[in-house]
Amino acid sequence: MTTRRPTIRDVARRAGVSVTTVSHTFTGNGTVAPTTQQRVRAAAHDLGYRPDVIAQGLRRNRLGVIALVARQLDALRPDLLVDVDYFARFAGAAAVASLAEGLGLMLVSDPTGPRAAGAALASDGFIVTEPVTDDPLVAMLTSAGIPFVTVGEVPGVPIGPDSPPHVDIESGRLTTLALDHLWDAGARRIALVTGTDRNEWNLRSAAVYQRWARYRRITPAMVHVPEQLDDEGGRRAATTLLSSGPAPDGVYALTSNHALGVVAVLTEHGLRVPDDVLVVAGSDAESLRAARPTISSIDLQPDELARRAVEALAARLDDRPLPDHGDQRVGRLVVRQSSAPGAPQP
Amino acid sequence: MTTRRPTIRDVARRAGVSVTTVSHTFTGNGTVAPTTQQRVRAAAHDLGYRPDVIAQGLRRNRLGVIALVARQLDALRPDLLVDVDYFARFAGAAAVASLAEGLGLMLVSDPTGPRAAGAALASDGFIVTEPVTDDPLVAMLTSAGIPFVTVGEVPGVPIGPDSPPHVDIESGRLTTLALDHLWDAGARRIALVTGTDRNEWNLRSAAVYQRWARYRRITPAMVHVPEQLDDEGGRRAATTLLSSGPAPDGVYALTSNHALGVVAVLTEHGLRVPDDVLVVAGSDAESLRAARPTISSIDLQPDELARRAVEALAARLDDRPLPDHGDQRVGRLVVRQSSAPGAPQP
DNA sequence: GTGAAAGCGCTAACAA
DNA sequence: TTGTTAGCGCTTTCAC
Repeated sequence: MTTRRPTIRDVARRAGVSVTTVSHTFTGNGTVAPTTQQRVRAAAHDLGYRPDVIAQGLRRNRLGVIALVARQLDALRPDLLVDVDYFARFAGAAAVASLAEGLGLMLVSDPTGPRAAGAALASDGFIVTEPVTDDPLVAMLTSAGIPFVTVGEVPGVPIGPDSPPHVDIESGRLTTLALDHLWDAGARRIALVTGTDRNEWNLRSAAVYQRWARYRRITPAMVHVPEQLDDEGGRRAATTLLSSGPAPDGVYALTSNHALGVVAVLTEHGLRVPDDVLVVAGSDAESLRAARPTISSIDLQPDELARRAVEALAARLDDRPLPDHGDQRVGRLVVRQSSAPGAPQP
Repeated sequence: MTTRRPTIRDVARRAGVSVTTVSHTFTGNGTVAPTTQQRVRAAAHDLGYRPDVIAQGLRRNRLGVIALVARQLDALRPDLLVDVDYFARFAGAAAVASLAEGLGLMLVSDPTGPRAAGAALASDGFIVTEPVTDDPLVAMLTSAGIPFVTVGEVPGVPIGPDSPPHVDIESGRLTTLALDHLWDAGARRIALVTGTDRNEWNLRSAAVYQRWARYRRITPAMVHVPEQLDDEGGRRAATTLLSSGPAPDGVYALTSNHALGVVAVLTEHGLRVPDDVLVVAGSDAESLRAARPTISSIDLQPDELARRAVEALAARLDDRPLPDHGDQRVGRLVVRQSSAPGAPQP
């Protein structure tokens, strides 16, 4: 009993009006007498009519869907999803923000990849998280003239009037914030653990760290481990640090799971956190709150980043000016036990 | 310089063929001579032609997009996203699985809600996580004849040949698994902490618990707290339990954050976990691994659930028979320190 | 093996 | 205020 779903024409016929009138009453365009509207709505209701979003999309050349390109999905190993908290908070907030803009949110992996779903291209615009150096997706979107917004700058592209619009993740300020915090808490041999993806977060943090180390006159110690290794990556990084020089008394690890691994290895080597070594993670997660000691972090506030990204993209789609966040800073330091040596331990 | 994007007609003209031929070479329908195909593809490449997914969607009456209705999004407070790990793993895996089926995955909140984005209805089908008693969305989808799959049964709907197709979350087996585990580890005053959403997980667990308690001849102690309260909910639950009878020596808390709150309060009251009280969480999360003691859990394996849901929905969309998972069980017990009294503590 | 033509359901000139 | 009509870009009979 699969009866064809009613079209605008069925409604028009039943209401005794033209399709234009039906269209107008639903889109709000043109002018339709209130009484006519009533009749149309009644007819639509009787028939169970819902405008066909796809047909509208074809006609308006706009579907009302934006795509979120999450690089984490490209691993195609969901059980290895890196930084679940960041991903979940970002995706969740993006979905909610899209909703508020009347847009749907599609979750896609890199559409330039081999397994791209054709439907990905149906989106009106793209949000690209963590663009990397020479990002092929950014190149594709640019050349195809498809609107997009990146979260974080595209590394290697000088900021200019026509560099891709992006949401500022403030990696420079936040790196300094974390390092200064470690310094102020007394650390003097501060090491940095980054991931290996060539995105702004990793690259800028490393650069700022180098500069900061020179300024503070400390010897930089830096280790890069793949994000996907999770705790194990942190363990390796810590092992490397311990075996290749004087033990650090402060570690800034950009990924939350790396930080967990670092703390584990430090502890196993008899170093107490925070008494002997201070640790800060560069990304917040529930697991950092649950760990003992609890681990300090930079909370990137993915919710806010996502909101801004969606708003910026929606504005672009409507040719509205981009919202200006002025000096509304995003990202903050969350001090927990791992970097507060004086504080009472439970 | 916004030059109109090339259409199938442009390609046809440039290749000196009809639009039919172009369509055929791209869809694989009909038969096109290899040499002609070459010419068509060359022309398409030169022009930078990509088939318009929306136009295809209109024509085929199928967009290639499915929607994931995550109830967690309905709170519209992404910072309060409950069970981030479950959400992230499910959404991530669903996106990946969709990709493998050539489908896009749209993240939407309940489209029957007031703020529904019209685009949500563009989807070919729906995955509804955690349907609740008298679910309005299920009702809407059913009456509209839109294909959907639920994750977990719709409570209150007797299983029958035409009850909505669902992915089995095995709440009955898993509840028994957790309770038996606590029992085997020596607990005799085992309490249950559930959420308040009226979904299968909460309802079935409670029912099975009651039955199990009768069978084991123990006095049931059950507390229900809203999922959204997170740790605080767990704290309240534990406080209630401690103040309303003999202290439990085993707690099964369905939500990971509730479990964390429970452990915190128990500890504050001088009860040692696992020595005095065993604790198991009904949902796995990174934070449970990071906590001290580490907390045992039922890992629902959202990745697998998501994969099955997507496959089932895709099969339905193609009128293929539903995949049968036989006795391939999903969901498992992860034993950690909180329920292993003998094990060495770090 | 290839092409002409009729729509899919809707919107937006334009006409009345 | 309402109606007629020409498409949006594509797929798909059905001829040739």
